[in-house]
Amino acid sequence: MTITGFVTYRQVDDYDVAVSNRLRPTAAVAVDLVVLTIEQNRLVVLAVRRGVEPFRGRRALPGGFVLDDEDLLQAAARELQEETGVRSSDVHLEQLATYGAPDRDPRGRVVTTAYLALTPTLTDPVAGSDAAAVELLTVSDVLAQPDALAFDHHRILTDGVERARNKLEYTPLAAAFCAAEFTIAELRRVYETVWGTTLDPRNFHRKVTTTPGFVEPSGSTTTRDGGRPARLYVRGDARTLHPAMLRPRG
Amino acid sequence: MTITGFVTYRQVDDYDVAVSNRLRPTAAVAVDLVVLTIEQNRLVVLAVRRGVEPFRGRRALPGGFVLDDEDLLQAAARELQEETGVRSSDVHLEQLATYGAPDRDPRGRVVTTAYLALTPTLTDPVAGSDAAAVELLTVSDVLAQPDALAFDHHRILTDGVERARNKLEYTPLAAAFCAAEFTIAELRRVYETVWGTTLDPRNFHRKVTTTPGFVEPSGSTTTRDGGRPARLYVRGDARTLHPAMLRPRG
DNA sequence: GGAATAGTGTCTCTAAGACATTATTCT
DNA sequence: AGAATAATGTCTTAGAGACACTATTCC
Repeated sequence: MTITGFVTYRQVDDYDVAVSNRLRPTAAVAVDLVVLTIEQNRLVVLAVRRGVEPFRGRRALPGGFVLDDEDLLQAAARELQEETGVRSSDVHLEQLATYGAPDRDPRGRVVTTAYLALTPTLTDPVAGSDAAAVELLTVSDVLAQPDALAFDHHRILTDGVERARNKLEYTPLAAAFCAAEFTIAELRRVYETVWGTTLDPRNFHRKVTTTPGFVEPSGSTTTRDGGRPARLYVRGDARTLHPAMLRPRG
Repeated sequence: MTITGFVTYRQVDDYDVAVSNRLRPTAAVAVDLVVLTIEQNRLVVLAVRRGVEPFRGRRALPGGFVLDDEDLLQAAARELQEETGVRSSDVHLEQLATYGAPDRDPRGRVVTTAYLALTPTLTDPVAGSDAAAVELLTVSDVLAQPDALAFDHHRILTDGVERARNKLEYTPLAAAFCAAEFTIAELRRVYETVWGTTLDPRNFHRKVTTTPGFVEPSGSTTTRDGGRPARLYVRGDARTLHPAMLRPRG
């Protein structure tokens, strides 16, 4: 067999292709979800209890196998809806990374693409499916226990949280954790919760309201947080922030 | 069949697992490489000519199937070495994204994880393997022709270039395009080439030399660019820039 | 009035933008 | 000397940090 002109796909040899014109599947393809939300000023992640081996009884990120006619994002959106009842139109959903170590699943080769979902506080977590098995765990607790989650899900969660923290700096994505209408102080508490810092209210207010497209006033106000009525805002149309929201260092 | 307690992996049913304790493979797993470098003040991408169907004769990103005992990054590093002769220790190599549309390869389901590689100007592109099939293409030319590349490689390249452009803002990664020792002006031309802008030499010099860990003086100088000898620098140990290098907008 | 929360004024300080100037090599 | 390139000086300006202050509700 010559390899000349056979650069792109080395492992499959000419014979395979010539005879069947199909490729031999070698892995199962899955999606896993890092669903982050904020609950009582804590960053929490959605987890399920595994009912089968391997890792039976252990917590894991929700996920599942990709169907034959599905794209990866579709599969992630479907799993998200099945696990949480949240429609993907109401959340921010983006691809995070793909994990494919040969031994990451003892049942055989599974390549999983993780998606990061950021959602407002879930009113009724998990209307659908297996409600009893779904939990919201405080992220800092889970990260402190490397074996709390099945498979390589601790690493996936670590990567997801880091992505979320970074994205708050240069995108208006913090608003994805808020309801459709929110106050500046609520938005600030998102930053403070995800970053684990405190931010100066005056400077934050100035930054948010003067950055074009970050938020738009909705016209109404609320007193749900007590005190003086706060103006309500909705998400703006900007996709990135220039300059970025600076995260306190040191 | 009950789905209670069977949350994580829905598609495989209990029977499959019980009988074989293995998962049924459903896809072939590949890696593709977006290898970017700079050649004569142009951002160029490494491409190969396909020698087999589908897309025989079309250009494509280099890549190949993941071996049974390989992790994804390993496979990417191996393919990189095979296609370019570059050892992965000499380049920046990071996971870009994964593409898994059901029909992206007519031979069957192929899920491919793309990696982004940034390398200094290749002295002898492709010492190994199939040198005749390897080309360096100007990125702007390729991006202007949506059908120049096979499969969904135009999208992958688009995503890779965008990632590279963004990373120059908040990381010291521009130095990955330079040789081990480089001048400030050479580094500036990397930014100008990748971003397609011009930068003020004074302000750039100040930014680079005052940001801790961005670059370190090597002690020597060069006149390879003519004129007054320029000080040479090596990469520093910073992994992010604070504040970011601002990309001119508008 | 007092507590609680929202929102503003404003001075300081850091760093980026603009652009002029000096320095060191080569032919 | 003149061209080419590297490096620096410095004034202006945008925006972040610090923190005091006022505003509007509830009880």
